[in-house]
Amino acid sequence: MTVVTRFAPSPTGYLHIGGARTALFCWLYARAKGGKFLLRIEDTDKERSTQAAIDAILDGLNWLGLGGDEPPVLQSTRAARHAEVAHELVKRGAAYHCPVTAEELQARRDEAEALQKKKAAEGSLSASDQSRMEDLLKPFRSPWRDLSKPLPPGAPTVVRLRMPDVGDLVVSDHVQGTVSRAYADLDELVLLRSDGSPTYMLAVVVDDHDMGVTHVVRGDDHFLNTFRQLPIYHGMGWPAPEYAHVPLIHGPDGKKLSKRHGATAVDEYRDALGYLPEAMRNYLLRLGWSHGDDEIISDSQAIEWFDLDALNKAPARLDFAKLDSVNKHYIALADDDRLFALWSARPEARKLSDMERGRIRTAVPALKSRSANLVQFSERARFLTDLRPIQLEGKSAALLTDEARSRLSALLEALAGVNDWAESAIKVALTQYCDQNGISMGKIGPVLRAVLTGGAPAPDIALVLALLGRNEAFARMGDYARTGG
RNA sequence: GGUCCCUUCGUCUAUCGGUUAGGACAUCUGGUUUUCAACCAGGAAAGAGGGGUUCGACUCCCCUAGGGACUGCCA
Repeated sequence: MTVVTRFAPSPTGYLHIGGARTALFCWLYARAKGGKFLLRIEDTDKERSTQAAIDAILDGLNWLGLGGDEPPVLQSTRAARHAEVAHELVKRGAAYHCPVTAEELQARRDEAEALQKKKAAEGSLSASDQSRMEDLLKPFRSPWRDLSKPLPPGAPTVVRLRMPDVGDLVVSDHVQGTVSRAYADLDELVLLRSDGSPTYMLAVVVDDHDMGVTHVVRGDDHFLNTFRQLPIYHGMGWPAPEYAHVPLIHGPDGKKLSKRHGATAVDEYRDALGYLPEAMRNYLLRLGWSHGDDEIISDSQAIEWFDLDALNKAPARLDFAKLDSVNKHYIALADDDRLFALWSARPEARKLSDMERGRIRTAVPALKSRSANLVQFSERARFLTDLRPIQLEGKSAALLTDEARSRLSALLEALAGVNDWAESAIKVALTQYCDQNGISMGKIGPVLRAVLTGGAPAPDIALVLALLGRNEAFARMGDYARTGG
């Protein structure tokens, strides 16, 4: 049997980082088993679904390299099929027409809640109220479920799933393990609304079945839904898929990840934070999954090693420091041209002139091993684009004594003799100067660095001179050298 | 309220009854040094609490505490 997994977001917003991880697991499992990874947009809620959200989600998935193997299925286009199945379920006796309205059900819940509040306020309830409340709190069973009662003529009805009263439903989940629940604890849910439209519970099952999904990998907020959906498979005589409910991602404080934690949408990880997709995959993979002591895991290793059963049950917290360190590894590994292209697309890069960008392009090999993300890359590149005269702050300013200014003049002369303006030749010239004057690099390094970079982070001083170019380097030194010396 | 799930260093995790409880990130100390970083050496750091089962529990069972999910004609 070919493994088929699917990622099925509802297009009501952006692609959440937790969803991205779920998608990664689906994708990896399909790849690991030589199966297919499919996408389905659950847009049955017309009020909340937008094309912009669909685009954003697909864009996020593509950035992460998690595109589907087939074009995405739009759930909204399949309503007729969903209804067909609902009616088949009625025919087979697994569901029934029910005239109970949403308002009546809501009234039931309201009454139960009111009694609960009363109990909380007064400490206890009268015997009749207590039993009334317990009754109301029980899973809903419609009076029309056994078909003995005639339907009121002309009243709108929904198609409702018939839930068994006795027995347990057992689910063997790849992540959650074997969990059982009594049928008696399950509501009889609506399958087809009174307007004939399908509900989520029905639609997922029908679509998963029709798409040939063999493994449902989803957030564990859906775990209990499995018990509601399985009876639909049973009712239709369909084989149920295998399940893996993966825990949600939490914020650094251990609470469910929300906007106040900062980045929740994957495009923020790309745009605002400057992470690489391969680093995201590696980091997300390690959040809740492990393979011994391995930390840096390539895509091919991940595909070879990944297994649903090795996923942890407990939710993991996001740790940006760790993400940074993983990302740093992949930045150092990245191809120079690609890295430069990624960086060039950033707003801070677009503001620069061609000449400045050119300087940075040359510096990519030196810069990339020093940056945890593209934001930091920009920061590390700043010394190449700061405008003259370089602002000396704090310690840098204190270094600029009269003696230092004379040194700069002398160095200017010494470096003037360097014909081939490259790191190695510059290094030789600097060393020679130190030798001839009987001083160590410690005498000139800090001063040079100060006037060249203003104290901004920068690589080796000879490399800095080289990257700046002869003219810019001399100009920056000249700004602070003793005049007339 | 009910049902279900979770709990090892600050964080991600290893351990699948017998280990000095290991690794990574972060952190601290020292070294190197022309800044930052990198690098090298070293350190501190964990089984939520309480009961069992067992010759022996992080590991199995129960209880408590804390956290979470579900309880819609939303998905």
